[in-house]
Amino acid sequence: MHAFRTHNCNELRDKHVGETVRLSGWVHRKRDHGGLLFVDLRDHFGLTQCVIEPENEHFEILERLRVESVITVTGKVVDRLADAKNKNLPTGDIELVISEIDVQSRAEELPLPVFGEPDYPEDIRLKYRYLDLRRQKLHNNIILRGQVINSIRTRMIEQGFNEFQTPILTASSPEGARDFLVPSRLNPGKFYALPQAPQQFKQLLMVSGFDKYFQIAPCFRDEDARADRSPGEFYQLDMEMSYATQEDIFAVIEPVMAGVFEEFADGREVTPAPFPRIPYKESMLKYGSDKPDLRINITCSDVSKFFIEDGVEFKAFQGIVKGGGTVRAIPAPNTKDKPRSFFDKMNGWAQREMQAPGLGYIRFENGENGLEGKGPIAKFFPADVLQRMAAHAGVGDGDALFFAAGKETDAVKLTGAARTEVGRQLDMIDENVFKFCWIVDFPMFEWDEDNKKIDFSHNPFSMPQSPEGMSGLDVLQAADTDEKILDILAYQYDIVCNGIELSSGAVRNHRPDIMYKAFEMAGYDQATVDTEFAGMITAFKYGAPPHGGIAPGIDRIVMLLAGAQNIREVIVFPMNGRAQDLMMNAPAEVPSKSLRELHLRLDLPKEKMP
RNA sequence: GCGGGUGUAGCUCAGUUGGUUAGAGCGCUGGCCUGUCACGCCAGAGGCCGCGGGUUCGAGUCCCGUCACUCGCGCCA
Repeated sequence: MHAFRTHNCNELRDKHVGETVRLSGWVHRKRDHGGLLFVDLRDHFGLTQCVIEPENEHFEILERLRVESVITVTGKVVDRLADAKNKNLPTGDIELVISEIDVQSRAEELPLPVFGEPDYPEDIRLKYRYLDLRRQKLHNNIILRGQVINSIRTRMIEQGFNEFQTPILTASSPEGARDFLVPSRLNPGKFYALPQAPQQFKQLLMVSGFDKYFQIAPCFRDEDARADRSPGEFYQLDMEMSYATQEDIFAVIEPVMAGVFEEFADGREVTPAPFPRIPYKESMLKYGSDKPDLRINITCSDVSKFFIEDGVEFKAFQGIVKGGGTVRAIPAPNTKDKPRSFFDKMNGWAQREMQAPGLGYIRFENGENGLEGKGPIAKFFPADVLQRMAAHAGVGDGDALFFAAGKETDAVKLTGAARTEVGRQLDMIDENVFKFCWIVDFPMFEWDEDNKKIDFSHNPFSMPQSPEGMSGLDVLQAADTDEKILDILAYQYDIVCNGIELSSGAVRNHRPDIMYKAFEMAGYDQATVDTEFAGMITAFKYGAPPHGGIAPGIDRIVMLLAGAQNIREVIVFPMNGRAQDLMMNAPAEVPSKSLRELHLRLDLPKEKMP
């Protein structure tokens, strides 16, 4: 007989009755009747009830043993009496009568229970992650993650993509997020950077003629955490293909995404491919965001013009509009029966959470003279303006409008957040739906307010959009004012699902002349491009195929499929919000010898006085 | 760096208007129990009420500061 087990804990059935078997696992739960002791034995596969009688010489050992100890039991499988069967357990028809016990590992009292699934403090869960991972929900999430990656890999290979591994120790990339740096012992004063993404490598693989690349790629960015953003590291389905237009890339990735989501949706509805395409500008206007949650059936609009009409006396917003600002309207449908406190709470939310001046609102109801406005600011509007504004915003009897006003960027941000908040408050979000869309036509450049200059808006590797018969270079050269430059669109796109940005991608700029021109427009001279992107720009001078790609975030995909509210729920060993691994104690101080070898000396901030 | 929330037993939580010795469930320790499957019953141990300061005759409760966790903003090609 095998030293540890003949079966797993989810295997024994009626047909095994009479057999002598051996099981190993954790003591999940004990029920001690004094004259009879039940033990639920648990392993990765499931639970089996074992029973021992006091006559057995091992009875007392088991009676004293704490839950989560690991034991090996040997005994006979017996049929349970009819009224003692447990229909909730796959192995519930039988039980194992213990004759022999081997205690493999005694457990001390646990810092957090494994049995049950309530919420525990995250720091304890993270410190004792291996205990948390024994719990069913987290355990299943991690298994799901493996299955999703396997499915993605199969789907990519079926479409002719080849999998590659690219370097982890590489060069810093000047654009984008903060790098993680690794000092070089052999090259004093020089540092590797961990890749923020294998961006340049995958493009170089296209130049190398591999045609179709993919990788489940680790990416490293030294940025602060969010609920859907793990600090430090995450994984992408990184892909790139040669001779591909934007539509070709969509046609490859849509069936992968739709396919994976359908495979693991478990009854939830998935947007069928092709996904709706929403231009960036339209998305910002209608949803106040470039990652709209389309489960919320609310469309916002610009109502600035109504606030400066004759007869409108609402000075606060008037001033904003006349000063170049914007007013956006967020409909709150069917709020006729909502108490005033609902509107006050929304206003409080905007002030507290968004640090906004507030959210004005008007409620609309049918009266004697048609649609009438109610609420604190309605009286500042002539009736016909209100009616036209309601029509413009798409609201009617029983609906309300919230207003987000301010500088356009601020108003848009508040609009997006308010739209989501209204959706939440009005219970408009269906948790059993995955709503996908593409956001397309991102601007190539944006105005960098901090440095008062034009900069790349997304990434510097994208091809500017050009009409038939013109090249990207023609388009760049034709833009001779800041306004025209900011109007240039790129072949850049994001996939969004339920308000979460799953990925962004682009058709790349593979031509050195267009590359130099684009960087020049963002204020970088040719020499900068030649040093910062040395490998890639040189490579493009020796024959580069047109190419493009995308990189959906694995962690976020699994998070959505697992129904998790937090990305740490789908990562085996995550760090906390301050980028610390509480289980492994990372980051940690190092011996001064290690620092000397690396030619490093610490210059730490002064500790705060208590 | 900034803003919101939370912090009471190993864990989940209650704790009234500031007023006696801070409670419950789970877990833990001991005892009882032969059909449980969240087993049950009895008893017990376990508290720097995150930390520091203040107000007060008196603070878990009010005020100020601070720390930790978390959500968001900044940041995230």
